[in-house]
Amino acid sequence: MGEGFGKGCHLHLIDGSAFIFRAYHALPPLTRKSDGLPVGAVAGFCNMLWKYVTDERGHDAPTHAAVIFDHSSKTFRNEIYTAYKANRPEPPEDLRPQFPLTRDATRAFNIACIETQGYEADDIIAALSCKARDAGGAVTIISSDKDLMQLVGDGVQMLDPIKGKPIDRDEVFEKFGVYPDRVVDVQALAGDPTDNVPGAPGIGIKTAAQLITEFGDLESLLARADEIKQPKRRQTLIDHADQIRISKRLVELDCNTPLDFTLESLEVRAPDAARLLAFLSEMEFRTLTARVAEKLGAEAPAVVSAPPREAPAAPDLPPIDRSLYETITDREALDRWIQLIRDTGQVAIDTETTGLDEMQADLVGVCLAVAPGKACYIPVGHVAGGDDLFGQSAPVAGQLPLADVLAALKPLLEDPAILKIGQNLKYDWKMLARHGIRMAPLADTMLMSYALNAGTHNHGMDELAERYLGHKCIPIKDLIGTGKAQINFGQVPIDKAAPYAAEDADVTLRLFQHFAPLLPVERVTTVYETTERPIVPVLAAMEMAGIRIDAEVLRRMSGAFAQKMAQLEDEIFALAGQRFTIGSPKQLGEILFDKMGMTGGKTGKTGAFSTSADVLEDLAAEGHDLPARILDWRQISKLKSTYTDALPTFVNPDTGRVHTSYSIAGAQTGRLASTDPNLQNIPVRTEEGRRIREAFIAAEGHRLVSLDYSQIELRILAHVADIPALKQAFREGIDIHAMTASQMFGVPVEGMDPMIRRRAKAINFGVIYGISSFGLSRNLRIPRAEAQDFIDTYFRRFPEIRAYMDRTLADAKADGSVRTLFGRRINTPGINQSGPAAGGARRAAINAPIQGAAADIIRRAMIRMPAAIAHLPARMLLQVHDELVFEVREDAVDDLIAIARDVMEGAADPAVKLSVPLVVDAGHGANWAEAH
DNA sequence: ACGCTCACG
DNA sequence: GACGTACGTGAGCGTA
Repeated sequence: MGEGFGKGCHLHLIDGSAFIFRAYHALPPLTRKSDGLPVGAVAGFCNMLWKYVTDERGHDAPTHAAVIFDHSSKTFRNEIYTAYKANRPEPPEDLRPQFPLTRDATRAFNIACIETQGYEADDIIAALSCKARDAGGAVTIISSDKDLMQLVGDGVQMLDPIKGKPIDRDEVFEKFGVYPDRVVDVQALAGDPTDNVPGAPGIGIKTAAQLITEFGDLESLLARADEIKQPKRRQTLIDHADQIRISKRLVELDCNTPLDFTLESLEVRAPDAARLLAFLSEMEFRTLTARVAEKLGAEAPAVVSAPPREAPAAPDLPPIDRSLYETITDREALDRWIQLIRDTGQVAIDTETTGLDEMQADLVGVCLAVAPGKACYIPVGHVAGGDDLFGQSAPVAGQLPLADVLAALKPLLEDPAILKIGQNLKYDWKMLARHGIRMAPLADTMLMSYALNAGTHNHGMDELAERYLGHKCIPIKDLIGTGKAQINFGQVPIDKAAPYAAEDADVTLRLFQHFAPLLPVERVTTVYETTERPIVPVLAAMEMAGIRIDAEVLRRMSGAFAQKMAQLEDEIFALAGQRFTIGSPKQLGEILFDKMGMTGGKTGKTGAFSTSADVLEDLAAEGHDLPARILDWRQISKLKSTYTDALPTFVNPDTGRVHTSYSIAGAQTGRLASTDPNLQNIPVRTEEGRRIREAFIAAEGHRLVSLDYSQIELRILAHVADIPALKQAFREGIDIHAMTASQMFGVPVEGMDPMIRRRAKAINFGVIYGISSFGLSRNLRIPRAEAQDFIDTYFRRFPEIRAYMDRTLADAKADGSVRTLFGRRINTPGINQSGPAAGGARRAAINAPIQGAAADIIRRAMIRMPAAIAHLPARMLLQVHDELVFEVREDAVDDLIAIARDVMEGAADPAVKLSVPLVVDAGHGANWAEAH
């Protein structure tokens, strides 16, 4: 102990984590105005610190002070007892990005800020208290946490920060029935459900205190447990002696926690006005900034949004060396790796499987990486090279059994203190979920790249490795081949598979280290944390649930379609005067335009005739029969090949349901995309197509419920472009297209001509897409000049839209990106091009913030949905951009609709306060057609 | 592998 | 004055 601390000194220890949670729950969910970053907890935290700093304490003022935080990683207690704090819920999504900011705040107040990896704040507080007390000083712990009460006495006191009331020995006795030196014994017996400390079953604080008082201390009690009179209680203590001792080690605070600083370094310092004000204004806390400025006699800086900061320099990494990877074939090595991961607190993981369909593929191996270059491969499902004559293949010797490996990894993969890093983790999450492992918490490099680079490039691992690590991964084709000769990964020899597989984990870890520091610099942390990362388990659950289809109905429809097509083919060949391949646009074009001499233009690039639907429709309108028949044939052909033929092949034999897969980082705008099969483009617009939806059915005793946002993109436009007429119409629930027509053409909404309304509707949609007279004229089949007149009128009536478009384009040109209301960034690399390509880039830039905000809103709803409906016999099955489909037990339909509607209509809150209401329509039925 | 066409929001 | 165009997706088919 140095001489700077001793008698007469007074150390204040502030429980930072308790401050954060109290601030978070006490305040409404505030966000920073410039970018929507949640800062409510930071604001409360700062107010509490300011109050603390300015409190008049007279002679009792501290000479030394520190704020102590929990470090978000596993602690030594998890080694004693893996389930310690395991039932702690994840912190709320809008709180997570605020943790680092509270550290910044503490430093800005010029108060020492302390956290140590592997230790809880309580241990650091204990060690500091012991040291200060032993040096002869006084200690005040500013917290009301009962776990700290064991420290009270001998010059250490606690202070409840809310009530401002001291907690002394007598208060502790009142709470625990014993004095501080026996509090640990009582806690060990009583356990603590919030921290998952087991204790002795059936024994609470009262009984525990009584036993400890009677026997003196815990060890005496356990040694003489047979003397306890009550038989049940006696047996409990004898049976659970070990569990009680473990509980004691969990609740006992460690006075010997290593401290990498001295007490002297905690000396109270006056706040540095400039630094503190800079922080508060960066957070955009106007009131507090002004208050602090007044008190410190400084000038308050203007509160403006933070300037972009410099990206941190990338550290030099050892190059990728595949010969360093380890192949794990024995238990000792596996245990060594598990320990290594526990020591590190995070691991990159990748699973290797026999196929791309994670609902059916089998596990072949697991790869792990803990540091760049330090990766391993655990083979579990490799089989002998070629199949034998009977198509059988034998497992390769020397692999650990799959069940053993998964049993060993499960506690690690489910440990809330260990971060699992992956590339497209949804795949691995589902793979492991099929073996009963629910991996959490997750970090996904694909999604980090998406938050940073959407619009710039795709986010597959090979591409990311090449761009950001300068490394070319082994192509999978080198191992499994292509085409007919392709084998599955399980048939690849282990010595060839291991370097490939381990490399994936190594690359993933390196990508994580590359992307993680960039998220705050590029100001996409909030998007990543609130709309990307948490959606992974939600989508995984939806995909695994799947949806039931009636394959028999679809097969019957296919048969009917086949008959109809045969009939149409006869008519088409008769009209054409020859047989040809109807599905070939080339042959069809030649027949229509060369042979039969119909008028139609050639298209650009290939110089081929266009035979698209609108061309054929024009020809049909001129009275030609053949194009009309072709259109009929095409429609039926499409329905048959893409839907009624294909969907039954996607029924999973194990579940009897169809499981789509959502790509999270596929679309540029934040939308999801559905593949294998695509369930986001099931027909609905035509009567015949809609019948396909009748084959999507609810399970026995259930209903399908569909909820969809009404006009969400137009509502977002009304809000972001700040168009009073539009906003008012939405608030009053007026038919928005009729209102537009009324404003444009000066006719009343009542008794509106449907044709006029249709035109207004087309213009409303056109605006969202980046309108052009050409596009509108084609859509409405009116002359281009007339379309241009409509557009001019529209912009005159709603001048705010033009202003919004100009603003958006200026931003895109200046930043190379646009942002949604929620901070999602969509890069617009083509925006400064010249020539024809520029038009497309401009329209995409105008559309992206609108489509993207709608995507953000439904993502937010989906992320909140599982918890909101957990108590109902209901599951979320599908997302179709502005629609969510649920499967609900019949008796819970009304409850589900009420709750899901609330979640969806409130999904923008609290990040964005929309100036228009969100409205959700709902329906239900035995099948999707009825529900819609 | 690529373009055309068409299903959806 | 002429380019070319409505925004965002995925799947099946024919053709190279």
